[in-house]
Amino acid sequence: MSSSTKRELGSNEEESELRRGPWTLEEDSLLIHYIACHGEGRWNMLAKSAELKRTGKSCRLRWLNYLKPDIKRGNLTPQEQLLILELHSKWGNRWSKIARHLPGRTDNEIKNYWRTRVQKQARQLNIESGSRRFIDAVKCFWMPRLLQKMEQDSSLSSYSSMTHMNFSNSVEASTSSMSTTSNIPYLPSPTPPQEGFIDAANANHFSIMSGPINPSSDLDSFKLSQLLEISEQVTCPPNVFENNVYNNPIQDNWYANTNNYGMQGQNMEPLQVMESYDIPQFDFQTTGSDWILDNMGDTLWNMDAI
DNA sequence: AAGTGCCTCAACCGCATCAGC
DNA sequence: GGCTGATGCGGTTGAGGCACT
Repeated sequence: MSSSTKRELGSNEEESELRRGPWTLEEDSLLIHYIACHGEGRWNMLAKSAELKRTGKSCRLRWLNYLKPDIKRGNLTPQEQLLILELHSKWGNRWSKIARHLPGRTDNEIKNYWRTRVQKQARQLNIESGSRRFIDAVKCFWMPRLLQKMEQDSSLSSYSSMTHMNFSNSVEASTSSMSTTSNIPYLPSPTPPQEGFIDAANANHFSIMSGPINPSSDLDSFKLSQLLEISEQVTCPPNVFENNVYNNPIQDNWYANTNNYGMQGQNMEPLQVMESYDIPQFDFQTTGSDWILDNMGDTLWNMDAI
């Protein structure tokens, strides 16, 4: 045991009194009440003063991850998921740093999301999460589909016309500088594409948030235009969209296997052929988007399932 | 209904850093 | 400079819930 751990635990006598495991309602209310009266910080002292048989660290964690009033509960929105993907591609496993850009979300929550959802997808694709190939897949497939879902949601809900106009404008602005003509696969859409709908061009051309979102803003009404306009660009490598996969029999094999990629933990054989490639040669032009629509539309990249 | 396996997420652990003495 | 306490961070664990058989 490290010296710091010994310090944290204190004497055996104290250690034996310490509670572990799930917090009870009584403990929660004690902590809430104490912080309401005295404020947060000085966690070890707080734990003693509030007569909580918990370590200061445990109190701090409980407060920051669960009890704090501005904690948002519930599933991550597509906007939040997109932000996480973008920020993680930028910063890696800097969970607390990423969390600072998602008001009301905790580093623990984001870390859990990444491990249980994103890394699971990587495993199912037989891609090492964090690898170049995985990052490319995230940027070129996952993000576009999140953007698409965001737009679908916004068009289905009573999104303000002003917000939608901003989004349309930003799409025009962002697409004007693009050269690719690839077709990003659409999710099966209940409604036909409309003006400003995510298209191939802007799916292939992302922006990354460069600064924190205004904490006072509500991410649920987060403007899509902000996401598309701000900061540095992430552009998919040309070969991701432009190579003709059908020239390659090994890739044929890989695509033939994509039917195995279920969204929810379906078992699948490891795809040995993929290991010979640094980056999957995704193709949208020559084969259309049929394969990805067939294989991912209702499975892997269906954000509803995420 | 019971058993089993999988998934999620709250909580814990170990370590690093910083400030005060 | 070394010690100690407080805090923060990222990785890991395991209880509980859920789906499936």
